[in-house]
Amino acid sequence: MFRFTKDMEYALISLVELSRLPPNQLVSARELSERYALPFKLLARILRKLGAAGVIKAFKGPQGGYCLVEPPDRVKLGRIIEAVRGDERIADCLTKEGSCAQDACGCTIKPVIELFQDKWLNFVENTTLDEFARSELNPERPMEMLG
Amino acid sequence: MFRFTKDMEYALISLVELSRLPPNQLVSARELSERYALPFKLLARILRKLGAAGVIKAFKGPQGGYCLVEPPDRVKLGRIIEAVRGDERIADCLTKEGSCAQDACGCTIKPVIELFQDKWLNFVENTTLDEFARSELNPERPMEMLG
DNA sequence: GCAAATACTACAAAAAAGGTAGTATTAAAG
DNA sequence: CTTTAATACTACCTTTTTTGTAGTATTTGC
Repeated sequence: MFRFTKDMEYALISLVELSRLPPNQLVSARELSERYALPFKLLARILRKLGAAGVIKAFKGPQGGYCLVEPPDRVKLGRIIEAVRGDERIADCLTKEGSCAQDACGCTIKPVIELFQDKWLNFVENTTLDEFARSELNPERPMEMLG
Repeated sequence: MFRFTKDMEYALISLVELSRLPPNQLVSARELSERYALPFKLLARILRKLGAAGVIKAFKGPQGGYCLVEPPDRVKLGRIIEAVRGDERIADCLTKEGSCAQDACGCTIKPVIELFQDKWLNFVENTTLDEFARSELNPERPMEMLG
């Protein structure tokens, strides 16, 4: 029902790392994957999604990598979810805005679902990346061990 | 990430129906399944779980069926979720109370997950069945059409 | 030109969700 | 006491979602 998925976990780990980056510095997918023991290809795909959504900026080539586009307090949780998971709805019958798609909605418990939807939207729209960035992460390998 | 599952939908439909039942009346799984076009066997399994958890009471035999044990305002959403889905956690590393199981928790973003867990617990512990019971349901077949 | 990075696509394995079938048990009603 | 309508329980199957892997293309700094 409410499960913290791996792709969101990997996205948040990455974004928290990027949040702490000094200005004009980058982190590569390889670094992130090694520091936190995350599957490289999968991580790369997630970062690509965040890039396509304009949450992070990507630079190719040697010395390339990723950085945030906006400061962490401007990045809403909802945008991260939408980037990583698509415009996820808590139920199929809902539009993106949170109301039932048809007039005579097929879903039996429309009002119940809308109550959930309200609470959920309120949460994701009022939580920003900086709230997560305050947390201490728990890297698999400390900085010093990497290249 | 946050998906309204069928089993929770079916459970809530059933519980809202039971909430509206006059005292000393019962509703059977068959009636619910026909009125809302829900798969009978699946619904029956869900009702059994709610029964085992003490949320509803079951009566066997002809004229049997189900009724609530407590008034709707005493039934927390969290209890329904636990009954239907098991003691669901938003992440595997969490205990039921919401803290990481090990001292040196394996999960990389423990504090991030704990922030989610707090918000989620606050929601499910402060939402009760009567909030849902106020909603109009949308039966597939009106009362009159049933035997 | 080489090496290091991201971009993209296709596929596969594992886990979760959703659903079906069949049998056992209970109890009201005739 | 038999029938019948209800719940209790178990096993299995199908579909969808999630998670992960492989391989190739493209870009870019040196």
